[in-house]
Amino acid sequence: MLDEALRAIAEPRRRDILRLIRNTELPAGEIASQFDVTRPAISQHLKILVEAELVAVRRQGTRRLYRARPEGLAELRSYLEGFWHDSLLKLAEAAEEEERIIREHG
Amino acid sequence: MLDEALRAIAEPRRRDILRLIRNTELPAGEIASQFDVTRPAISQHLKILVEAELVAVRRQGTRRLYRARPEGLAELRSYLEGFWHDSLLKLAEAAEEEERIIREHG
DNA sequence: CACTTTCGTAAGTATGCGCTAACATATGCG
DNA sequence: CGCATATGTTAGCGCATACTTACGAAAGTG
Repeated sequence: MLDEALRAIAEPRRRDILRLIRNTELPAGEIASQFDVTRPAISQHLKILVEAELVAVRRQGTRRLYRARPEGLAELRSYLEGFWHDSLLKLAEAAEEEERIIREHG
Repeated sequence: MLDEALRAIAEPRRRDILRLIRNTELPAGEIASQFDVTRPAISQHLKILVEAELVAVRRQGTRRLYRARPEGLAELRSYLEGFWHDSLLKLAEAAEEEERIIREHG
Protein backbone atom coordinates (compact mmCIF):
# COMPACT_ATOMS: atom_id res chain seq x y z
CA MET A 1 0.00 0.00 0.00
CA LEU A 2 2.78 2.39 0.94
CA ASP A 3 4.82 0.87 -1.84
CA GLU A 4 2.00 1.68 -4.24
CA ALA A 5 1.88 5.29 -3.05
CA LEU A 6 5.63 5.73 -3.44
CA ARG A 7 5.64 4.27 -6.92
CA ALA A 8 2.65 6.45 -7.78
CA ILE A 9 4.29 9.77 -6.90
CA ALA A 10 7.57 8.69 -8.47
CA GLU A 11 6.01 9.38 -11.84
CA PRO A 12 6.22 13.08 -12.85
CA ARG A 13 2.94 12.98 -14.77
CA ARG A 14 1.10 11.69 -11.71
CA ARG A 15 2.60 14.41 -9.55
CA ASP A 16 1.31 16.95 -12.08
CA ILE A 17 -2.14 15.38 -11.84
CA LEU A 18 -1.97 15.50 -8.05
CA ARG A 19 -1.06 19.18 -8.11
CA LEU A 20 -3.99 19.80 -10.43
CA ILE A 21 -6.58 18.28 -8.11
CA ARG A 22 -5.11 18.93 -4.69
CA ASN A 23 -7.36 21.93 -4.14
CA THR A 24 -10.22 21.31 -6.51
CA GLU A 25 -12.35 18.51 -7.82
CA LEU A 26 -12.16 17.85 -11.56
CA PRO A 27 -13.70 15.39 -14.04
CA ALA A 28 -11.32 13.03 -15.84
CA GLY A 29 -11.76 14.72 -19.20
CA GLU A 30 -10.87 18.14 -17.88
CA ILE A 31 -7.78 16.73 -16.20
CA ALA A 32 -6.72 15.07 -19.43
CA SER A 33 -7.21 18.29 -21.39
CA GLN A 34 -4.43 19.89 -19.33
CA PHE A 35 -1.82 17.51 -20.72
CA ASP A 36 -0.38 16.69 -24.11
CA VAL A 37 -1.03 12.97 -23.84
CA THR A 38 -4.19 11.09 -24.73
CA ARG A 39 -7.13 10.74 -22.37
CA PRO A 40 -6.68 6.98 -21.78
CA ALA A 41 -3.14 7.63 -20.57
CA ILE A 42 -4.47 10.02 -17.93
CA SER A 43 -7.22 7.54 -17.08
CA GLN A 44 -4.59 4.90 -16.38
CA HIS A 45 -2.64 7.30 -14.18
CA LEU A 46 -5.81 8.17 -12.27
CA LYS A 47 -6.49 4.50 -11.68
CA ILE A 48 -3.03 4.04 -10.19
CA LEU A 49 -3.46 7.13 -7.99
CA VAL A 50 -6.83 5.88 -6.73
CA GLU A 51 -5.47 2.40 -6.00
CA ALA A 52 -2.61 4.03 -4.08
CA GLU A 53 -5.28 5.89 -2.09
CA LEU A 54 -3.73 9.21 -3.00
CA VAL A 55 -6.83 10.27 -4.93
CA ALA A 56 -10.56 9.86 -4.29
CA VAL A 57 -13.19 9.60 -6.99
CA ARG A 58 -17.00 9.94 -7.01
CA ARG A 59 -19.41 9.50 -9.87
CA GLN A 60 -21.73 12.24 -10.99
CA GLY A 61 -23.82 11.07 -13.93
CA THR A 62 -21.52 10.07 -16.75
CA ARG A 63 -18.65 11.99 -15.24
CA ARG A 64 -16.12 10.92 -12.63
CA LEU A 65 -14.85 13.62 -10.31
CA TYR A 66 -11.35 13.27 -8.86
CA ARG A 67 -9.71 14.99 -5.91
CA ALA A 68 -6.45 14.52 -3.99
CA ARG A 69 -6.50 12.79 -0.60
CA PRO A 70 -4.25 14.69 1.87
CA GLU A 71 -4.54 11.76 4.28
CA GLY A 72 -2.85 9.47 1.79
CA LEU A 73 -0.02 11.92 1.39
CA ALA A 74 0.25 12.27 5.15
CA GLU A 75 0.88 8.57 5.34
CA LEU A 76 3.82 8.97 3.01
CA ARG A 77 5.20 11.76 5.13
CA SER A 78 5.05 9.74 8.33
CA TYR A 79 6.85 6.93 6.57
CA LEU A 80 9.65 9.25 5.52
CA GLU A 81 9.83 10.67 9.02
CA GLY A 82 10.59 7.20 10.29
CA PHE A 83 13.89 7.35 8.51
CA TRP A 84 15.34 10.20 10.50
CA HIS A 85 13.38 10.06 13.73
CA ASP A 86 16.26 8.18 15.28
CA SER A 87 19.29 9.58 17.00
CA LEU A 88 20.76 10.81 13.75
CA LEU A 89 18.08 13.45 13.54
CA LYS A 90 19.55 15.54 16.32
CA LEU A 91 23.02 15.23 14.89
CA ALA A 92 21.82 16.37 11.50
CA GLU A 93 19.91 19.29 12.96
CA ALA A 94 22.88 20.31 15.04
CA ALA A 95 25.12 20.16 12.01
CA GLU A 96 22.73 22.22 9.94
CA GLU A 97 22.35 24.76 12.73
CA GLU A 98 26.09 25.05 13.08
CA GLU A 99 26.43 25.44 9.34
CA ARG A 100 23.81 28.15 9.37
CA ILE A 101 25.58 30.02 12.16
CA ILE A 102 28.87 29.80 10.33
CA ARG A 103 27.23 31.04 7.17
CA GLU A 104 25.66 33.98 8.98
CA HIS A 105 28.65 35.04 11.04
CA GLY A 106 31.14 34.45 8.23
CA MET B 1 17.05 16.35 -8.20
CA LEU B 2 13.82 15.87 -6.27
CA ASP B 3 12.64 13.69 -9.10
CA GLU B 4 15.75 11.58 -8.66
CA ALA B 5 15.10 11.24 -4.94
CA LEU B 6 11.49 10.20 -5.44
CA ARG B 7 12.40 7.62 -8.04
CA ALA B 8 15.19 6.39 -5.77
CA ILE B 9 12.94 5.62 -2.78
CA ALA B 10 10.25 4.19 -5.03
CA GLU B 11 12.40 1.07 -5.35
CA PRO B 12 11.91 -1.37 -2.41
CA ARG B 13 15.50 -2.60 -2.54
CA ARG B 14 16.81 0.94 -2.19
CA ARG B 15 14.53 1.59 0.77
CA ASP B 16 15.97 -1.55 2.38
CA ILE B 17 19.48 -0.23 1.76
CA LEU B 18 18.51 3.13 3.25
CA ARG B 19 17.16 1.47 6.37
CA LEU B 20 20.39 -0.48 6.64
CA ILE B 21 22.63 2.59 6.67
CA ARG B 22 20.44 5.22 8.26
CA ASN B 23 22.10 4.84 11.62
CA THR B 24 25.42 3.30 10.76
CA GLU B 25 28.12 3.55 8.16
CA LEU B 26 28.79 0.42 6.11
CA PRO B 27 31.13 -0.64 3.28
CA ALA B 28 29.50 -1.63 -0.01
CA GLY B 29 30.40 -5.28 0.36
CA GLU B 30 28.82 -5.58 3.76
CA ILE B 31 25.66 -3.94 2.48
CA ALA B 32 25.54 -6.32 -0.46
CA SER B 33 25.99 -9.33 1.84
CA GLN B 34 22.65 -8.49 3.48
CA PHE B 35 20.73 -9.15 0.25
CA ASP B 36 20.15 -12.08 -2.04
CA VAL B 37 21.21 -10.24 -5.17
CA THR B 38 24.70 -9.85 -6.55
CA ARG B 39 27.12 -7.19 -5.39
CA PRO B 40 27.04 -5.18 -8.66
CA ALA B 41 23.27 -4.84 -8.32
CA ILE B 42 23.73 -3.23 -4.90
CA SER B 43 26.54 -1.09 -6.27
CA GLN B 44 24.17 0.27 -8.91
CA HIS B 45 21.52 1.02 -6.30
CA LEU B 46 24.10 2.81 -4.18
CA LYS B 47 25.11 4.93 -7.14
CA ILE B 48 21.51 5.98 -7.70
CA LEU B 49 21.07 6.77 -4.00
CA VAL B 50 24.23 8.89 -3.98
CA GLU B 51 23.22 10.77 -7.13
CA ALA B 52 19.84 11.43 -5.52
CA GLU B 53 21.76 12.87 -2.55
CA LEU B 54 20.01 10.48 -0.21
CA VAL B 55 23.27 8.73 0.66
CA ALA B 56 26.80 10.00 1.30
CA VAL B 57 29.96 8.04 0.59
CA ARG B 58 33.58 8.40 1.71
CA ARG B 59 36.56 6.33 0.75
CA GLN B 60 38.67 4.50 3.28
CA GLY B 61 41.45 2.61 1.56
CA THR B 62 39.97 0.19 -0.92
CA ARG B 63 36.60 0.39 0.79
CA ARG B 64 33.77 2.83 0.28
CA LEU B 65 31.69 3.64 3.35
CA TYR B 66 28.07 4.60 2.83
CA ARG B 67 25.62 6.34 5.16
CA ALA B 68 22.13 7.83 4.78
CA ARG B 69 21.72 11.61 4.50
CA PRO B 70 18.78 12.75 6.66
CA GLU B 71 18.94 16.17 4.98
CA GLY B 72 18.12 14.59 1.64
CA LEU B 73 15.15 12.81 3.14
CA ALA B 74 14.04 16.02 4.81
CA GLU B 75 13.91 17.63 1.39
CA LEU B 76 11.53 14.93 0.26
CA ARG B 77 9.33 15.48 3.27
CA SER B 78 9.06 19.23 2.68
CA TYR B 79 8.11 18.54 -0.91
CA LEU B 80 5.32 16.21 0.17
CA GLU B 81 4.15 18.73 2.72
CA GLY B 82 3.67 21.22 -0.09
CA PHE B 83 0.96 19.00 -1.52
CA TRP B 84 -1.44 19.25 1.34
CA HIS B 85 -0.26 22.50 2.86
CA ASP B 86 -2.34 24.44 0.36
CA SER B 87 -5.44 22.32 0.69
CA LEU B 88 -5.20 22.32 4.46
CA LEU B 89 -4.24 25.99 4.60
CA LYS B 90 -7.81 27.19 4.45
CA LEU B 91 -8.86 24.76 7.13
CA ALA B 92 -5.99 25.91 9.32
CA GLU B 93 -6.80 29.56 8.73
CA ALA B 94 -10.42 28.91 9.53
CA ALA B 95 -9.42 27.18 12.74
CA GLU B 96 -7.12 30.03 13.72
CA GLU B 97 -9.77 32.59 12.91
CA GLU B 98 -12.26 30.72 15.01
CA GLU B 99 -9.75 30.45 17.81
CA ARG B 100 -9.09 34.17 17.62
CA ILE B 101 -12.78 34.93 17.79
CA ILE B 102 -13.18 32.63 20.75
CA ARG B 103 -10.21 34.26 22.44
CA GLU B 104 -11.62 37.74 21.90
CA HIS B 105 -15.18 37.02 22.75
CA GLY B 106 -14.56 34.19 25.13
C1' DC C 1 -35.24 2.38 -28.41
C1' DA C 2 -31.32 5.13 -30.84
C1' DC C 3 -27.84 8.48 -30.02
C1' DT C 4 -24.50 11.25 -27.56
C1' DT C 5 -21.35 12.13 -23.89
C1' DT C 6 -18.02 10.70 -20.64
C1' DC C 7 -15.00 7.56 -19.37
C1' DG C 8 -12.61 3.03 -18.56
C1' DT C 9 -10.39 -1.17 -20.64
C1' DA C 10 -7.61 -4.16 -23.87
C1' DA C 11 -3.94 -4.96 -27.04
C1' DG C 12 0.28 -3.61 -28.91
C1' DT C 13 4.65 -0.89 -28.87
C1' DA C 14 8.72 1.46 -27.27
C1' DT C 15 11.44 2.76 -23.67
C1' DG C 16 13.27 2.17 -18.97
C1' DC C 17 15.06 -0.53 -15.29
C1' DG C 18 16.80 -4.19 -12.15
C1' DC C 19 19.47 -7.98 -12.54
C1' DT C 20 23.63 -11.11 -13.84
C1' DA C 21 28.13 -12.16 -15.78
C1' DA C 22 32.38 -10.47 -17.19
C1' DC C 23 35.66 -6.93 -17.15
C1' DA C 24 37.99 -2.74 -15.35
C1' DT C 25 39.83 0.25 -11.61
C1' DA C 26 42.12 1.39 -7.41
C1' DT C 27 44.26 0.76 -3.03
C1' DG C 28 47.30 -1.86 0.06
C1' DC C 29 50.99 -5.20 0.92
C1' DG C 30 55.06 -8.08 0.06
C1' DC D 1 56.65 -4.50 -9.40
C1' DG D 2 53.19 -8.59 -8.69
C1' DC D 3 49.26 -9.98 -6.29
C1' DA D 4 45.10 -9.79 -3.49
C1' DT D 5 41.13 -7.12 -1.87
C1' DA D 6 37.24 -4.12 -2.47
C1' DT D 7 34.50 -1.96 -5.58
C1' DG D 8 32.78 0.32 -9.89
C1' DT D 9 31.43 -0.34 -14.84
C1' DT D 10 29.65 -2.46 -19.15
C1' DA D 11 26.74 -5.45 -22.12
C1' DG D 12 22.92 -7.98 -22.48
C1' DC D 13 18.51 -10.11 -20.85
C1' DG D 14 13.83 -10.20 -19.05
C1' DC D 15 10.21 -7.71 -17.29
C1' DA D 16 7.71 -3.52 -15.97
C1' DT D 17 5.50 0.63 -17.59
C1' DA D 18 3.93 4.85 -20.04
C1' DC D 19 1.94 5.59 -24.16
C1' DT D 20 -1.39 5.13 -28.44
C1' DT D 21 -5.24 3.18 -31.01
C1' DA D 22 -9.43 0.77 -30.92
C1' DC D 23 -13.21 -0.86 -28.47
C1' DG D 24 -16.63 -1.25 -24.67
C1' DA D 25 -19.53 0.28 -20.71
C1' DA D 26 -22.57 3.45 -18.23
C1' DA D 27 -25.56 7.40 -17.83
C1' DG D 28 -28.38 11.09 -19.87
C1' DT D 29 -31.57 12.81 -23.83
C1' DG D 30 -34.69 12.55 -27.76
